[in-house]
Amino acid sequence: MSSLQPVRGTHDLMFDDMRRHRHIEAVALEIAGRYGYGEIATPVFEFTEVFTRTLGDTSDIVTKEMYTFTTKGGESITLRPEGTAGVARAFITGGLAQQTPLKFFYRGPMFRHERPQKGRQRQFHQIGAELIGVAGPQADVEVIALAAHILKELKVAGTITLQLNSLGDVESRLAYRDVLVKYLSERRDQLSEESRARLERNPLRVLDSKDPGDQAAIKDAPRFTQYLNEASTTFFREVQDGLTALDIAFTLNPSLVRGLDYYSHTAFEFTTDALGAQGTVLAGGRYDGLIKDMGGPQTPGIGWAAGIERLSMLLSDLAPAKRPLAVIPVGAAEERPAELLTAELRRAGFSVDLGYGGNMGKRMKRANKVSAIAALILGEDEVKNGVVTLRNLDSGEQSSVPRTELMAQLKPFA
RNA sequence: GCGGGUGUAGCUCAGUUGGUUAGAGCAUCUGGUUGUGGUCCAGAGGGUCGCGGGUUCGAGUCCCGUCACUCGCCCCA
Repeated sequence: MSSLQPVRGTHDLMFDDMRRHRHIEAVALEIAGRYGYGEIATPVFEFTEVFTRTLGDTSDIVTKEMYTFTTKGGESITLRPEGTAGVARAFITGGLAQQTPLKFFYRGPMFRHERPQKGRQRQFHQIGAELIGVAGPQADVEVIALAAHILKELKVAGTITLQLNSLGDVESRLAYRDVLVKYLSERRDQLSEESRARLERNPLRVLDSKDPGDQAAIKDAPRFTQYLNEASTTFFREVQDGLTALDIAFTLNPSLVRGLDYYSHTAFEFTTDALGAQGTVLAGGRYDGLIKDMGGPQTPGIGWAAGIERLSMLLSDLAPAKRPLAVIPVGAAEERPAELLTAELRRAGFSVDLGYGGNMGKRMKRANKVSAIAALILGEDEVKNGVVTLRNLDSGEQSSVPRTELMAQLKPFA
């Protein structure tokens, strides 16, 4: 392996890839703005504790996927594997508890040491939204509506469905946890090794397993919905009613258990059938305990994150970039006048390509290659007569335009 | 972390039961056209066959290892 290869699971983004990323970010940011979100950028690395305390000691991300290193000063630092922990930390650091509700939108790279696949990289990019300080279900509805709105505006391909579940409040979850552990323990020998480990540490995750043995064991397990207390049930009902009122379709999925430990109540996931195994395009949920767990004041929150690379794969082709004008000097004597004309046109707002040498034929070829919409040819005669030859590169029509009329004549190409 | 597939020119790929100088299309460059591109014609350059080792008189082809990509498991965005 050459050391000039990019690190496994990382990619260079250029030109068209970047345009797609920017488009997704721009659309998301604009829509989020309509919902009152302001942008936040937290550092790409934090003290390791920020993640271990919030994501939970049992989550896969913490136990096997973090890029953690020790600095020269002996501090343990981790490249952020997700965005919520950093935003919550910033919320506490900034003493923002007095200013709730607050709405944060973020975008940027995340890092997870996973085995790369289609739609799964070690450095990838997310957009995300967090609404902090609203305990009621209308927050859940609005946050999900924002997500749905962005996906709709991006016109992503394939069938996207919204899966919805409730993880209940702490009381409900503890009650259910006891019942579930008891049930699963009785069928311990049917469970996969992975699930047996989870039984001790995070039993709800067993419900998420696709292992056939686990599936069979889970089949008649007590349903969480039966153990939701009244408050949790009402909350979940109101979320569903709110979504229905907004005409946002969803599917209830009792086995939807988020991988991160900080979630409670609403959990949701927008999935597609168009990306193979990596079907989750946007996911999130409510995290009422997170900020307090981190050492801040008790503050409810809800949010989501979406993978830009995955969205990008679902995006149809972007509108082509703005086509430039090509300025073409015929001989050495016209180089300087061509540079001046180019500068003038750029100041006037045009995108202009000025070739870098070669005879006229070569420069015309280059104009074609950069898909220029028109060529402005400047030769000895043109300079002498104060005109430029304007050639429409699509139609081949060509005319001599006095410099004084040039800007007006170029209007159709702007 | 586990299992399967793939790796030949810048790109997409072909390469017979192992056998001489490894091919095509596209792209690039040059010329036809020293003030006119996109079409066309002619020609040229470009490959340690992912990397390392092994078997063999001989390896792109077979074997082992390794790296990367890819599909699935897992996990998730």
